[in-house]
Amino acid sequence: MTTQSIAGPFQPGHNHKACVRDAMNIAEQLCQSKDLRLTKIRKRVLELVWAGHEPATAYQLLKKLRAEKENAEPPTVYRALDFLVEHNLVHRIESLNAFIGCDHPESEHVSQFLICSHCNQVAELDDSVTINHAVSEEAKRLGFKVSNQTVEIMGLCAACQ
Amino acid sequence: MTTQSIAGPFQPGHNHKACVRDAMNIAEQLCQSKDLRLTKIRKRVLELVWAGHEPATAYQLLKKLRAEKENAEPPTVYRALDFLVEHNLVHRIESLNAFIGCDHPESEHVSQFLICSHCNQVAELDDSVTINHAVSEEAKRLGFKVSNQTVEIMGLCAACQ
DNA sequence: AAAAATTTTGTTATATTATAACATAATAAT
DNA sequence: ATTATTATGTTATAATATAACAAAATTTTT
Repeated sequence: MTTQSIAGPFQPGHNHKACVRDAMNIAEQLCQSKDLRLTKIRKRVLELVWAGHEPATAYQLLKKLRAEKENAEPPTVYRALDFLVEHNLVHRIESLNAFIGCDHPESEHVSQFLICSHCNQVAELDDSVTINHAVSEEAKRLGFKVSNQTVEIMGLCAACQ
Repeated sequence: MTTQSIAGPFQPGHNHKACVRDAMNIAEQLCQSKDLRLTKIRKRVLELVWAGHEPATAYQLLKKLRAEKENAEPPTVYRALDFLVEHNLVHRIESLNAFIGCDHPESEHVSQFLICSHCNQVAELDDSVTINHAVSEEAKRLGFKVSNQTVEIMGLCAACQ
């Protein structure tokens, strides 16, 4: 397993094949260790999500899935996504109604996303310090108990500026 | 114009009538000063959004609007919302596909939202420091140029814990 | 004030995103 | 093997959002 993909897609040397392979390996391991059923459908949907770093909508995934499984219907994809999201294998991008793969589902984490509005790629930040801390502080100050965050940052990645 | 509503809905003494009246006054002023047309429909939709601090969906607003304007259709509401969002009179909550009023549309600002999952009320944070700064720093570190942020924090407000 | 240009609203249709509900099949537990 | 549980198949529909073109209202220009 390589570690080339760790920092996400906004990298000159991004090796996507290795990136996907790693992600799938990690998913298999995680499901095995947690006794989760990564069924054929779920696995295939995960692979389709990982086709790129541009978030995929449910219906884009459905279209691809149908190419190889003619009886696929919306629930087929949504159920798979429900499973994948629940177990952090995939994250939902709220502002896009779309989904991207997570390359570190095994570690509990709070996600932030950088969304490039030019190339449409999304990178997940693994910032358990700066942003996360700021959010907690602000919330605490107001007596608000945080359970969950959506942090989605739109703009231009380095390559697209 | 009172200032009682400044800190949002998670306050014991929240005076909602004053809160709405202030918001509508500010909206009128803003549109006047910027030469924007706060038409009858737009104004009414804004009032309906301000009916509460629970974000309203477009179709909830449509339903209410129809009670008094039978020929209202989805575009009627969506267009009004487009206008209101464009001019910061209303913010869209991405994770809820819903809309809430903004009480300080005149000041350019980046918004963060606290969403109480029990009472469903939403408060807008006016944090141009902590969270905002953290986001900028993280982005800068990665050479990412921020144009826009979605920060939506789910949890329990003080009253609901 | 009339004409032209622009903006807003009316209206119909449809696209996109997502879930409900119930049947069948596959897998796991007893 | 039987039972229970989980996953998938299938049909229908709910919920969210926009396209496209016509008519009306408003603003600008003449």
